[in-house]
Formats: sequence, C-alpha cells, structure tokens
Amino acid sequence: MVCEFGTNTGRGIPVKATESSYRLRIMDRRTELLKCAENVARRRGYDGFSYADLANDVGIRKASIHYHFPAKADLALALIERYADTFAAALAMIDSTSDIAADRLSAYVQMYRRALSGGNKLCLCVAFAISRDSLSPETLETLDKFHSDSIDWLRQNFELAVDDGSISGVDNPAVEATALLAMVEGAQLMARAAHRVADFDLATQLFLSRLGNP
Amino acid sequence: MVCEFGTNTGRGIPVKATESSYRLRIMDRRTELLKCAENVARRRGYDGFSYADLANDVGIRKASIHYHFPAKADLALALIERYADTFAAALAMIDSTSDIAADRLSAYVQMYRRALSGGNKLCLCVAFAISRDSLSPETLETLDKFHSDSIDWLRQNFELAVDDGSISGVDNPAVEATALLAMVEGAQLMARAAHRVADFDLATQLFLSRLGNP
DNA sequence: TGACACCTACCTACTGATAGGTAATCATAA
DNA sequence: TTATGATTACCTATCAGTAGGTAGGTGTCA
Repeated sequence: MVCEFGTNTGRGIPVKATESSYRLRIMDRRTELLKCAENVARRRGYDGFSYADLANDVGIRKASIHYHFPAKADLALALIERYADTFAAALAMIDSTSDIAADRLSAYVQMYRRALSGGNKLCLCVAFAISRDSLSPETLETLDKFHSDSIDWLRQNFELAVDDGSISGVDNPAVEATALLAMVEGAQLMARAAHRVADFDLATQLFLSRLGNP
Repeated sequence: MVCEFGTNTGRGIPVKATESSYRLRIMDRRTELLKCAENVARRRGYDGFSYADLANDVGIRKASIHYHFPAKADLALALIERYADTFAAALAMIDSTSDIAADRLSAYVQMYRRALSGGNKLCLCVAFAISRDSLSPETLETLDKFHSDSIDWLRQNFELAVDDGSISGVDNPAVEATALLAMVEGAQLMARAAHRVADFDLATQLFLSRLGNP
C-alpha cells in the first residue's frame, strides 16, 4: 500500500509544486481511482464503466490504471473491500453515538439516504448485485460477507429494541432485519428510478414512524 | 407485430418440418428473441448481455437479430413495452379475481416472488434502473410510466383497504404504495444477492402479516 | 561522495476479443 | 414475383490487457 500522503514523483499530469516543499495532492492515485470507480459503479453498475472512462476522469492513461489494478477484477475486489471497511466504521460510529435501538436504526436509514447523493447513486452492494455474473468468486464472497454482516448488525439492534422498547411492535428481530434492509435498498432504487429523493422518504416514513413509539 | 404463430421460413438452423403442413414452432423469432433477452437482462442487466449472447442462445447469427431489432435501443424499448403490457394484464387479472384489497396486494407480492425464478432473476424495471445511463430517452419514458402506473395501482388498492378494512393500520395510501413497491423490489434484490428465495419471504412477511387483520 | 541497483508511477503503442451495426445475398412460402 | 427472414462477410469502435520503455526517487555499499 502506498503512503497515504506520499509525494508524487511520476511524469504525465504532474502535481503542481507549491512554493514550499509540500505537495498539494491530498490523495494518492490508488485512492483517487477507487473513489472515482466507486462513484461511477454506483451510478452505472459494474458493467457500465470501463478503464477508459476511469482514465479520462482521473487524468492518466488507461494503461496506467493497470499498474494500480492489474485486472478489473482486482479493482472490483478493492472497491467492495474499501466499501465494507467504510461501512463497518460508520456502523461502529453509530454504535458509539447512541445505546438506543431506535436512534441507531434511524441513523442507519439516514446513512442510506445520504448515499443516494440527490437521487443518482446507489449503495455499491445494490449496484454489484445486478452484475453478479461479471464478478470474481472472491469479490462475490466479500460482497456476501458485507451483506450478512449488515443483517447481523440490524438483527442485533432489533434485539436491543425488544429490550429497550424504543421501537413499537418488534416480534421477530431476524424478520425485521431482513425487511429493513430490503426497504432501504428498495427505497434507494425507487429514488434513483424517479431521480427524486422524496421517494426514499416516502418509502421509509412508515418504518421511521415506529421509532420512539414503544 | 408479427403473427404469434407464424411459420419459420428462414435458412440456417431450420425448424424441423413435421409430416403435416403444420409447424412445431410455437413462437415467432421476434417473440423468442424478446423472451430470451428479457431473461438475460433480468439476470445480468442491460449492459450485461450482447447481441452475440442472444444469437448464441436463440440459435441464429448475430447479424440476423438486427433484422428484428435494428439497434439494441429498439430491443430495450420493445422489452420494456412487452414487460409493461404483461404486467398490466396481470394486474387486471388480479383486479378481476378479487374485490378485497388484502387479496389483491397479497397476489401482487406473490407475483414478484414468482418473478424471482428461484432467486436468480429480478424484475426488469429493477434491472433497467441500474443501467439508466445506457437507455434511450424513449425507453426511460416507458420505464418511468411503468413505475408510476404501478404506484397508482398500489395506491388505489390501499385506498380500497381504507374502505374495506382488509389491511390493518393503513393511514396514508400514497405512503403505503411507495413503501410496498420499495419492499418487494428490495426483497428481490436481497433474494438475488443471497440466491435464496427464503429471504424474499422474510422481507415481505412483516407486510403480509398485516393482511386480513383489520 | 558517488556509483549502481532497484523501485514507483507513469508513458506510448500495441494485441486479440468483442461490441453494435451494415451491405449484399440467398432460400422459401405465399 | 415479392416479402420475409435468414445468411456470410464485413465495418468501426471499444473492451481489457500487455510489452517495453522512461523519468526520477531511494537504498546500499565501497
């Protein structure tokens, strides 16, 4: 792994040197490529973008991307791993912020809402779910693990809700967990289809109304 | 539109002539292509299949498909139109079968469950939603119309539920309609991700438990 | 201190495969 | 004889990926 704030010494589109010895560049190329690829994958799916698109966006040559990610499968794996890590960190943050199930699950829904980015992006795991046939077994494994980790986290918090009573009518935490994940993913899909974030709010409002009404 | 039971007169992989003058062929080529394309699009998305794949599946040459659908955009439009027609007919059938909102919405959910085909296919509109950027404006328009027609049908039946009391706790039919569509689409996505139809059942069980309990 | 080996991050120029699409032609049924 | 629905043979553009090269930094050892 390249140093996060390492200096850029390559040729091509060079980093502008400042008057000081520091460089302006915030991200290393690899991270920049990952961010860019995540963006486009969440808009157009895995089969919807090419190395050429990516090269154009980032401002290097197509062949140079192969230096960072030899094959597109390597990029896909790195994408889902990075995504899973970021997601896990976000869940840990939610856990540390509140001990009340309703607050945590409300934050969870809000996280999916923010991920919409105004109605034109999906959760990476939704975008990848359609392109399963194009993904490597290793990527699929990581994707499936992300999925089951999500379900586990949700189920634990619905179990918490049974104890703390912060959500009304929770009978079966496992069922609730699956239903909520389906709901937020479906809500994203609808908002993306209509390019209208309000549709996400409509679709989730029924669940959110159960929070804080024990 | 070609005659549904037309004869096949082409060369190449020919239809075997029976002893009688009738042909065994059930579908005309165009319909066969549409069925096949729908199948693969619902598995891999719009960007996930090519004319070459289709030609291989149907058993004619790639160039021959262009006779039926000059451009892939024409195929996409025909796909979504056929899909919308089939869907509308299914909703009309549901309407004619029962006057009770709970029965109708239960049948609606079951329809989405059947569409899963054992956990490896999605509703065409979900598959197309991810590939929006690759679709023509005309196809997008038809897709959006399908979407709003679905919402309308659902809202009407939740309004019916308010009157006939066959579903518990219906306060806002428009909200319920959006939430249910998000739920079934998300449930499909989850079942597809895990290749497990049971996940669809888990995700929808919460809603179905409200039916018939006024 | 300088020489040398090695590393990083790019580059140009290419490959074979595949994408969607076109033109001209041919066989058969009506 | 004409319409239909195929065919072969091709096109151009793009796909992921490779070969080989290069500027410039870094580590090591005499």
